[in-house]
Amino acid sequence: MKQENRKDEIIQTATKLFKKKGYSAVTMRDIAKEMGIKAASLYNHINSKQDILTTIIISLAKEYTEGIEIIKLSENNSIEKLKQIIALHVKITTQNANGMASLNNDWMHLEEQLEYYLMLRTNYESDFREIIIRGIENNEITKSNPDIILFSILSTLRSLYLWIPKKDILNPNKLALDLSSILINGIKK
Amino acid sequence: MKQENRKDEIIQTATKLFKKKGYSAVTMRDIAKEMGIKAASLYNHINSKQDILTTIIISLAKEYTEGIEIIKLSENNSIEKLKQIIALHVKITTQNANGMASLNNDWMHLEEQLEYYLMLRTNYESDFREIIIRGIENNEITKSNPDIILFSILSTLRSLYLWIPKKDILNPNKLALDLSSILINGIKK
DNA sequence: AATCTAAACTAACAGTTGTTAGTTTGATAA
DNA sequence: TTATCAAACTAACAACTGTTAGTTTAGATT
Repeated sequence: MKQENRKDEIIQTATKLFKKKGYSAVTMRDIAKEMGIKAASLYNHINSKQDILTTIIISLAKEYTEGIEIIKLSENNSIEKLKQIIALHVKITTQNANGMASLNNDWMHLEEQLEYYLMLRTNYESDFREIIIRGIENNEITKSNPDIILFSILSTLRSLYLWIPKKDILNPNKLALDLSSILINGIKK
Repeated sequence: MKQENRKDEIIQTATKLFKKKGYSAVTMRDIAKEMGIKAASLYNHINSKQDILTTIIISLAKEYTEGIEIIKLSENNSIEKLKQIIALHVKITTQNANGMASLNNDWMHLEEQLEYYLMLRTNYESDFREIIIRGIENNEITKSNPDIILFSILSTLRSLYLWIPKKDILNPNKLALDLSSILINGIKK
C-alpha cells in the first residue's frame, strides 16, 4: 500500500518553504530539491501544488473552528473564554508554526476551497466577536468598540507563528499565561 | 522631461496588486493590464519589478525609522512614548495601507536591499524594546517579559493594514486613542 | 527464481515569466 | 510646417513553470 508518510514529508517540506518565501514563489522543483528527489517524483504522492496548499490551510482552519466551538459552548465567563481562545492559538501555532504562515498569508491562492475557507474564517471571527460582546454586556469587559478589541487580540494571536519559533523563549503554557495577562490586563502598572 | 507621476501611478497600481496577491503572484502583465497598457511600456518608467518592490518597502521602512528616532529622543515618559508609537503606525498605515502589506509579507523578496531593510527593522525593534525596558525600570510598566510586550503590541500595529481599509470604521485619531487604551490598559473592567 | 509494485527517474509539453530591441504615435516646441 | 521626444506599441528572447507519459530501480512477496 502507498506509504502515507512520504506524502506527509512532502507537505511538511512544502509548508516550510511556503513560510520562507510564500506559496507563489516556491516551485515544485524547490520542494523536490529540498527532499533530494526530482519534481516529477512528487506526483507519485500528491495531486498538485494547489492540493498541498489546500491541505495545509483547510486542516488548520478546521482546528480553529472545532476549538472555538467547544469554548463557545462551555459554561465559563467571558474572560475565561478569552483565555481559552488565547491558549488555543498558542497550542495550534506551537504544533504547526510553518502552516500558520500559509493560513495567514496564502489563503487567497486557494481556488476551489477559497469560499469554504472564507466561510470558516467569518464564522470564527463572529464567534470570537460574540464572546467579546457578551463580556461587555456582562460588565466583565471595558465598554469599547468590540471590533477594535477583536482586531487587537486576534492580530497578536495570528502573528504568533512569527515569534514562537524564535529561540524557544518559553514553554507554551507559560506563554499563554503571559499573553493572557498582557492582552486582558494591559501593561500599565 | 519625464513625467514622474506616471512612475508613481505604476508603483501605486503595483502596490495595490501586491496587497491582493503578494509580490510573486503579480506579473508585469497584470500591472500593465490594470493600467490599460502593455507590459513592455512599463519599462519606459521603471527599471524592474524588483525596483518597484524596493521602492515600496524601503520608503516605508525609512518612515518608521525616522518616526521612532524622534520619539526616542523626546522627553516624554514611557507610556507617552508608546502612545506616540501607536499613533505613528496608525498614521503611516492610514496613508499607505497597501504598501504595508508588502512591508509585512514581501520583504524577503528584496535582493540587493534585503540586508539594509533587515538592519532598519532590527534597529526599530531595538528602539521599541528599549522604551519598554525603561518603562519597566521606571515602574510605569508591569514587570513582565519585554519581548512578549513588544511582540504583542507590534503584532497588532503591523496588522493595522488589514483592518484600517475596512469600511472606514473610525477616523485615525480616534482609532489611535482607542488602540492605546486597549493595548496599554487592557480590556478587563 | 519470478513477479509485483512503490517510488524514483528522464524527457518533454505548453504556457508564462521578466525583460529587451526596435518601431510607431501624437502632442508640444521651434 | 517641421523637429523633437515621452510614452505607447509589436515582436521576440531565454528561462522557468506545473504537470504528464513512459521507463527504470530495487526491495518485498509469491
